[in-house]
Amino acid sequence: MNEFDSIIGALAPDSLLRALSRDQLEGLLVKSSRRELSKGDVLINQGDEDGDFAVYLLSGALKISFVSASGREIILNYCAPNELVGEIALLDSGPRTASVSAVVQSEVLLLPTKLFLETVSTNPASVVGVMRELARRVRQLNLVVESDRTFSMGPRLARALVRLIDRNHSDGRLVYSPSQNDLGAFAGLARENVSRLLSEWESQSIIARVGRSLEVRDAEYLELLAEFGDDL
Amino acid sequence: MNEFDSIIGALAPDSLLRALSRDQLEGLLVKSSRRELSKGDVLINQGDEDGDFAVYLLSGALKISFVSASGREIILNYCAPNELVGEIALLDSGPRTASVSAVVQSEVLLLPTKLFLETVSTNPASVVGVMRELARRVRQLNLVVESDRTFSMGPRLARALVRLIDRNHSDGRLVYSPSQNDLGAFAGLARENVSRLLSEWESQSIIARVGRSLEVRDAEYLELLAEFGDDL
DNA sequence: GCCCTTCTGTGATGGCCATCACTATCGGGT
DNA sequence: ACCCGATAGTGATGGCCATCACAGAAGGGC
Repeated sequence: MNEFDSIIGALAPDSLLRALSRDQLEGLLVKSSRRELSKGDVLINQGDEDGDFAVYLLSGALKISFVSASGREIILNYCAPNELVGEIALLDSGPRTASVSAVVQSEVLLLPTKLFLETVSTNPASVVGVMRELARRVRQLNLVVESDRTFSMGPRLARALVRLIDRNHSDGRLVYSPSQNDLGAFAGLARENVSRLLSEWESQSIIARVGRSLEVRDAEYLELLAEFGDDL
Repeated sequence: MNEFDSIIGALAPDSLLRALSRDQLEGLLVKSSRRELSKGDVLINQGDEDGDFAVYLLSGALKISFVSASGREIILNYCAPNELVGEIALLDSGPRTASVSAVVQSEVLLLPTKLFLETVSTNPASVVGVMRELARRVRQLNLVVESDRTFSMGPRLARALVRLIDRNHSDGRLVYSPSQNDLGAFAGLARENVSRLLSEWESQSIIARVGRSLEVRDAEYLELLAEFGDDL
């Protein structure tokens, strides 16, 4: 029993890191650092030149966002535990193109770029895992472009909510309940309209509000809206 | 001298495939097929279940596009020679999410999924190359989301044109001159407005038209527009 | 050369949604 | 308990741009 057992034991069965051998994993962990984040802590700032680590989320939730040339925030994704983040900058040594911050108390591993790439690239099984993850992200972004271009507000917000549904529970709770502001930055619409839509959906019992957080009551409806857009 | 020498010799110096060893490359090529495409030929159809090959573009130009739920075409990218295409479906065995077609006469290699993945994943150098390529694509899509959400027509079209500038020549020719319809589907605006903007830019000598194809005369202006949007 | 399809130019119209301008409410820190 | 910043509700306004409706031009296949 060594000091990494608790980390390794806590890795999800489908974790990307699980594809590594025990030795590789320990070799990586010994050079990595573990870090606690409080709500709101910023881990990576858009523009940082320190692309020398990737982030593996152990627990909590992260927000990936950037500020566009026009000054508006765009939220690209919310991350759940066992996801890898920030590996884009690993690959082309430019400045970070997005910021990463904790939206709830979180625990992360900071993996050193070079070692991580070396370890992964010499392990065929984990290579495919990482590539799969990147591919998933490309697909997701394709969907965002689709909805931004061709959907009206309702379906766009529906997609955002569906993406936030916590698949670990069957009630409609979200992995994280963002403010209307953040929901807008995630779905691509103005905060005021988020407010209007949520009110409308609440009155139709499609969603509910418990305290300040949302719950999806009629996921099926939102999923239809998210899939087919306005011509539902 | 064997039958693959002509292909291998023609690979660009920075080609992804160059990272493979001679043996690996030949092993891959012997299982691959080469194909000629005429303008308009469709290589992959959105929805196809045959995710069993990736495409490597030897010469010509390809268009990657899909049709949104609302029926409108969205063009994700135009590919230049030595690019890898269609590897997303390799990684998560679902149906193809986009179509690929030739916009000019083209030559492609069809690489069998399984062998390609095996070959690449056992070659650390090429792994990094492929991952880098995926990362580039994620970055590109982030930029598309940014411009779709926060830029007006002008800057959006400017970005599309800048992406089409042929970097192999210093005059402002494009790698491929799409119709206004396609430009619209690429930049995310209506064909009519593409027409209006191009006319305006032509009168300002920012672009020029030779026959049916465009040339960028003031790339710097378009790049500024593309970078800073309306508040230029 | 001639049709017919595809592409292009340009005005008019209207709808969607961002923005502005408030007020109201919440929450958490000391 | 109190304040203050962050969050949320809601109407009014206007601008951007998609859409519609044509007409004209170009191209290419036989």
